[in-house]
Amino acid sequence: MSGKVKLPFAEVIVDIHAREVDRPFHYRIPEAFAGQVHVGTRVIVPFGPRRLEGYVIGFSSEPEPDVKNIKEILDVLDEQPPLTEELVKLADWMSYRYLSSKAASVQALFPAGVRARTSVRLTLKEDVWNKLRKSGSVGISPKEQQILDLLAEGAPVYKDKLLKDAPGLKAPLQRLLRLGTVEEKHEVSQAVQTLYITAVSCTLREADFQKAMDEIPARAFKQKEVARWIRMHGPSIPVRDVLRATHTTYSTINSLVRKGILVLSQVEERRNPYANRFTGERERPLALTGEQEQAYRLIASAMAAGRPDRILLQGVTGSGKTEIYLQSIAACMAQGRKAIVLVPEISLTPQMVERFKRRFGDDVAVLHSRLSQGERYDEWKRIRRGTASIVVGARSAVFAPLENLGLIVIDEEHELSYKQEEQPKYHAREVAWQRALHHGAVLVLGSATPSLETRFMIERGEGRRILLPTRFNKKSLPTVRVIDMRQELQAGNRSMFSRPLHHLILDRLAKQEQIILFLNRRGYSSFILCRNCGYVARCPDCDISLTYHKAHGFEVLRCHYCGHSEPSVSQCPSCSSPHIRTFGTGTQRVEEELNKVFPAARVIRMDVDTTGTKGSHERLLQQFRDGQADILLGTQMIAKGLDFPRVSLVGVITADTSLNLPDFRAAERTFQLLTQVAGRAGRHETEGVVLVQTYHPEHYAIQYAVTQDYEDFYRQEIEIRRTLDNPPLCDLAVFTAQHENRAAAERWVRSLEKRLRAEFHTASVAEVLPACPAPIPKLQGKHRYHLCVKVRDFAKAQPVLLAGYLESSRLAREQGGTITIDVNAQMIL
DNA sequence: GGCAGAAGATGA
DNA sequence: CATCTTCTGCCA
Ligand SMILES: [Zn+2]
Ligand SMILES: [Zn+2]
Repeated sequence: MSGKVKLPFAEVIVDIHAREVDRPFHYRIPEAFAGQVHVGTRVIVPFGPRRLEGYVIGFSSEPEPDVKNIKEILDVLDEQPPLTEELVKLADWMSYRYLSSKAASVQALFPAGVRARTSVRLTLKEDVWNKLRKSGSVGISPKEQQILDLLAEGAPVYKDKLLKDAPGLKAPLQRLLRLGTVEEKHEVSQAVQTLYITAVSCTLREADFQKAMDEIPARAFKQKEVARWIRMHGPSIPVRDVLRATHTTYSTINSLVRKGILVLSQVEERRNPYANRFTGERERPLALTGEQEQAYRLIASAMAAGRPDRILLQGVTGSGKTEIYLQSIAACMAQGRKAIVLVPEISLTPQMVERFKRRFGDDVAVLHSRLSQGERYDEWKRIRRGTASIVVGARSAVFAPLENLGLIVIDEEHELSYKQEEQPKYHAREVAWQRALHHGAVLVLGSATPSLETRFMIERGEGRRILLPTRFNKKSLPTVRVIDMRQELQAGNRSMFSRPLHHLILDRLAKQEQIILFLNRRGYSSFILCRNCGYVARCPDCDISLTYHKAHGFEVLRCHYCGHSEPSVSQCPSCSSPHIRTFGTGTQRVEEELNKVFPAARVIRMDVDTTGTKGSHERLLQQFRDGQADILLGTQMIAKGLDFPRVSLVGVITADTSLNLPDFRAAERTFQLLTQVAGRAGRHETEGVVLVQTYHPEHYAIQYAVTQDYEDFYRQEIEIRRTLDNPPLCDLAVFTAQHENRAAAERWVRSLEKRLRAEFHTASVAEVLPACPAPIPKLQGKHRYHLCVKVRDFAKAQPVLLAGYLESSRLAREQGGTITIDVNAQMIL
């Protein structure tokens, strides 16, 4: 459906995230808006008794046959359609791939705050009311009188709010509306608005201007000066700038306006988060090393070819990836095309932004959550209008409304944060590739520890890989020591700090060097571990660690992929030791222990509790950097970001939490974490030591992380994924049912399981795993059940999954519960 | 998702 | 019967 040929009916998706209305509705395009309605235009449409925001996704010559009484589009919201046809198509693809509603998919394309809210304001029709009152022909009930009195006060009254506060007023209000004494006014508002400021301009012809100047008395020399300055500096200048530049006051401007020399107008103001920064000369490209040059050439030639392509840039932090990105962007711009750079939210620091701004100045638009909504909106508009041709941002920047895209870079592509946790549950990597396919663009994926998905894509020959040298020289690799915690116990040490770690902490404290201690985010579920031999109960079918549950006095171990369960044990099945029990420590406990064992040490703790407020994350890191503490204790979040030159010891309190996450990605996560930690320690002159404490030192994820051998790790891990048929060899779709009533939630997933099983009789399309309780079996009073489906042929399975999903979510909604679906969930909770 | 209108539920 | 509550269908 072309946006050019305008047919009389528009197909509109209304902004309601419900399956029942998740289809286009047809509206007539009134004459007044002819030429203003395109694919991607936001409109206001009547929908039943209310008005809603909607998105135009297409046109048709005729309305749907069985629809009488077709309504008209009431308003067009933006001057330029906010979305391109490509983005509308992309939303459609997301709905297909992630089984999200069309409304949710389209809404995800907009920056936060760009969403029209409609409301109904009630006003008093005084003339009708007065007439009615005088005639005395109709009685007014006390409740009706109450409404009239409220409206007479004059403060704005909104229908939904009034009825929410006092539902009893519904019938009286309806009567008043019928009588005509109260009127409804539909209003449209939006959280973020375009900012306008007052500007002046002088549009007089030269002769008239000279004449006007001559008429100004000599003592009003300031007026003359200001008028001349404005005339010289441009057609329309914000008053604020005039006042600052000419050191004058508003009254001077006013006089000139009164004389007809200047005209005031409202102009759009850009809320620029980086105003007055990076304004100097643009930085020149740095010299490339041989490897960088090779990488750059490959990317540039791929872009020149103009076909969609994928390139994995594999190299550790500090191997010069950013410079390759920068020069690739320059090559992209030289082609007249545009670029997107995605960076994990946590790495999107001012320093990172600066690198791009210094090189490309205002051609760079930045999109991330720390900007105000207004700033983000204005950056987004610059992108849409084509004033900015490079976008740097976090996950959602993948939707930047650029046309003629030539390059998309995803830095740290293995990061979890590229998967959106809310609907639509998209993965930025997949979306980026979808856009690259459309534009014939190049997708560059950068990482030291590529995701199995990306590395496997390379193995299948669907992209190319460039290996950057590990580091400048092997020597600066930090010493990584793995501490066997089983031996600690055997030697009588029951503390959470092994003897070597204890010893090194004391040593660094004495030398006044800094220490970082990592603790994995505490598992949301617990597992049992033998302190003597390291045994962890695993599912015989899925090989993931079994989750410990205690209910009604029974202790069971359960696999939440397939539902396998077995009784818990109090004696190790492997070594018969009684030291087998649940495992898991929080940062708070480690902090207490640190205070007890090293009372002199100053500790900064960083976890969700201490970094809840805005900016606290950066503040704590800065404090540590300034030397206000000896030990930084935190979760994975401190693995990235700032550099700490004075850190000479990094300790991983326990690698086992990560290793035994009840998730088939546990080994991958552990390998990534440990590699990152090792990278953290070895960057500076101070020789870094990394200590990794674990009950499972022989595990391949730990061993290969110590030797920094990604390739060996990949080969072993992909074999396991292949054997167990896990992603990336299939797509894993996870349904989650939630309800206060446990039986109801279980019933839905069971019937969905049955239905899907019947449809997927051949395992070549999909394999349905048994429905079972989720790893978090109860959350906020709701019981949770899971159903996992291993999808081998997505195209064939999609319609079946969708139909099953729609049916069961309808059922769930009827009974006051919910069912969600997550395709390739990154964390299965 | 949310609104109107219908169909029950409660109390005098 | 008035009023409050829950249910059901539908939106172009
Ligand atoms: Zn044991
Ligand atoms: Zn299992």
